[in-house]
Amino acid sequence: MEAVKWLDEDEMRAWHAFLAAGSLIDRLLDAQLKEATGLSHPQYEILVRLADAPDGELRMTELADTLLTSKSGLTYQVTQLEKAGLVARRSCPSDVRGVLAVLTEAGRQRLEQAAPGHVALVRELLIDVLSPGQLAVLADALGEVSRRAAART
Amino acid sequence: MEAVKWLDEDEMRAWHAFLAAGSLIDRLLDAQLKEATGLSHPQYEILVRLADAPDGELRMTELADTLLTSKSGLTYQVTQLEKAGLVARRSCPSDVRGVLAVLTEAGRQRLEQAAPGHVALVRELLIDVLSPGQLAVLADALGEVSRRAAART
DNA sequence: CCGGCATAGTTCAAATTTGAATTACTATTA
DNA sequence: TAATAGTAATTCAAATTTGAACTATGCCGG
Repeated sequence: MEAVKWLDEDEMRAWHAFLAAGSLIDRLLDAQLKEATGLSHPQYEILVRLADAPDGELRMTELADTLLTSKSGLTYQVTQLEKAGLVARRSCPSDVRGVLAVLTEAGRQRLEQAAPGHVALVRELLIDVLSPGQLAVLADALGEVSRRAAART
Repeated sequence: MEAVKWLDEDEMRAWHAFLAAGSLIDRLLDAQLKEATGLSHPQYEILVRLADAPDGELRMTELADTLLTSKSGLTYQVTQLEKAGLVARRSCPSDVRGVLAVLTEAGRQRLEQAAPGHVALVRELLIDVLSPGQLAVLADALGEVSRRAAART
């Protein structure tokens, strides 16, 4: 029987705020994106990664790593985006097993159309709510947190 | 046509860290809970709210408000918990339409069994990674963020 | 070159989540 | 008090997510 170190009041406040902020924001962003562009938040994130990548293409596995979804979840979403004509698949030259997801021109346009409203809401919900100092602490602190969490995956 | 205020590098870092930390931690907590106790994270949260409430019972709507799930999602999860014998439903005395979810003795025991491992992981992933100062800033900052986000719901 | 093992991506069934009805009741107002 | 609007919870079908096979390749030591 080990002694459990429960959370004190401040720790509990931080933990609850973290949890609540995470899901509330995610939910609102998803709703805004769907409403304005028909994309879900996961789909939007896929398009962003592809747009940032050289030639607008990435291996499925690379995508799955940076996104926080399972491999099968990614397969599903990429298929949806493919049906919508926003992404195409092509086989990887260096590895026959590999598949590259490529951003199409329509995909790039949809992303450009979606980005302003999305960014505006991110500002409104998170960035502009915080002082520059808070923002810096948050970036450092949560950067370290996510590095460690990612290491356990 | 409005000028879009894009995110600068620091803002982007904060935003990405926030997103990544949120989903990584949620995923790890869910895995730990399932592995150790068979509860999902949403289910665990339901038990916690009930345990904190007077008489271990809450209206469905009250539960749905503090949790970050839809009403139908809550109905589903409470049904699962009911099947497992951890929660019971009883009708609300003051409003015939209402339903009270009540924590059973088995539910309380399961929660007590689950809590230490859960809290330990929350510490390991978040609380103990941060300095007290960072923790305080995080609580303040994200507290305000979630208050505002909740106001938009 | 071969066997054994790791990897890439998909498929499949099952679990979950969602939002839009639906049902049944409460509250308000004229 | 009858009509109307609002609320509580559930049900339903559809979309998504998950993890566990599964298929097909790559890679490495002997």
